[in-house]
Amino acid sequence: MPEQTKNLNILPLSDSGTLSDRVCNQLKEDIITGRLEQGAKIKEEELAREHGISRGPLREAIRRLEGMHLVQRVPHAGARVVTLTRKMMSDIYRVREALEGMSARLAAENMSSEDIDALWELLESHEKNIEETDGKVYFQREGDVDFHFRIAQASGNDWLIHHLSSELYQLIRMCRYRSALHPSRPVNALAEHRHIVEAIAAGDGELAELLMRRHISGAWQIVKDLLPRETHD
Amino acid sequence: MPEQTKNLNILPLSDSGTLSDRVCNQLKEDIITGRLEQGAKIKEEELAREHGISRGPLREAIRRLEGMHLVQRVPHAGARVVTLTRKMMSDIYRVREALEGMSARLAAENMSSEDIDALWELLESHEKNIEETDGKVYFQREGDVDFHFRIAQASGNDWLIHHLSSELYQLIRMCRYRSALHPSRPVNALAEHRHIVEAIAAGDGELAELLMRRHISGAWQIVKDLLPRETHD
DNA sequence: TTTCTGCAGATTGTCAACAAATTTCGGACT
DNA sequence: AGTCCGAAATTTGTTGACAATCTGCAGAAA
Repeated sequence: MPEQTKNLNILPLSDSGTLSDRVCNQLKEDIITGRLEQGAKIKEEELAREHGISRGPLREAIRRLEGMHLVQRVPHAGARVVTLTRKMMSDIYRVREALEGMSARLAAENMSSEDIDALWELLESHEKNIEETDGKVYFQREGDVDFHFRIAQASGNDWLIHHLSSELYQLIRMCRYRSALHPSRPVNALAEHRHIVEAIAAGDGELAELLMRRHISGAWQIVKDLLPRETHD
Repeated sequence: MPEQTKNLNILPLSDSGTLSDRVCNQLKEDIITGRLEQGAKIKEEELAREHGISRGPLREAIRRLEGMHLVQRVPHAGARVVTLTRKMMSDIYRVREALEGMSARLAAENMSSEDIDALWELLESHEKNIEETDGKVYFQREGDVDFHFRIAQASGNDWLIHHLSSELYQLIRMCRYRSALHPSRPVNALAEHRHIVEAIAAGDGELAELLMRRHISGAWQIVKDLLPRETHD
């Protein structure tokens, strides 16, 4: 039954499952939110003691974080938190443009009217959120991820869903926590979101794809100038 | 001292590196080639003894294979080799179509004439291979992966390269080892590859993308009918 | 001073034993 | 006969100790 109006599916079930799973989710959030900074060396023994577990489960957690591209590992030399370069984020946004364009097109073809209504509600809550918090756009940031996440889910393509939500979005969230957001961006984004939902509601996959690609392309144009300059590379 | 452990980060390094890395690669090939069959339960102790290692490194290897979608894991219940469903392969081919279309377009924009010459040579060797082996198209199969791999590399987009070569291609190889290939397919595929390279050589990204998408879409039309029927889903 | 060497410390990789959970299987009960 | 319950057996999760490898630094040689 359509009780699928569960809010964030990104929530990390923090007290069940194995120690490895728990710590993996904990570390993921620590990395994304910046509690562990970019390029920081990951010392197994120290982290294990900090989280009250042994090195075994911690190493397994690190192997999974490596698969999510949140840490980079070198044999016998240890793991470091990934450093987001401009080139990396550029590559990611290009791929995201292609995948989310596809996602929007499929959503327009598959989405039920109930799901579309839920999308409208989400956008309204975003609008309220923007008006209330004004400058404090933290919730809006996560809300943006939530919007894109729902459209990905509506595509019905499990592979697409996985790559967007489990890999791309994590790095994009990480990027956002490190770059100041342009004050007017949330308002523009909200308007673009509305147009995308209109296209989806009209069942116009082609237009939905076009608008989504333009939306993401525009987002990158904003984000890239806010990224800290790099000395080289 | 001859520092020979310096620059071998490109090689498959089957006897160096950590035990975990070695066994991970070994298991990856075992799964793809079918030596470990779909849905087979992975018993840690048994596999560890078989490979002459302890359970610790083996578990880390399994965590990485899980990230590659080659095994599926359930907490406290163990891991199984992934079972390729028709839905899963359909989803994968759709995503592949989008990503490789993008890949071909970027390749047309970036590829140097030397790289293009190398591509022509590859296609010639494929043609010889088809003529010589006739029915035995195994090499051509891997050669096909090689062709697509080179174009992905030519895109210059590291994220695209990684997702295609480290994730999608592995599952496609696995799928091919389990479905008989239509005898006339390699010849058609070769012709399509030629047209794609022509478009790339002409610097026509738009055409290259179109041809690549059509090539992959057509491949799926062939593959889907050769996949074993499923009782449900 | 600069560079190389080798020892000491720290860190990662591996192992075998122990604890917790699941699955299996036999027997009692309806 | 069929179903439910529970103990035994199997398998996974976790731990701490041990071995291999890398890093940093001090000291000697050029």
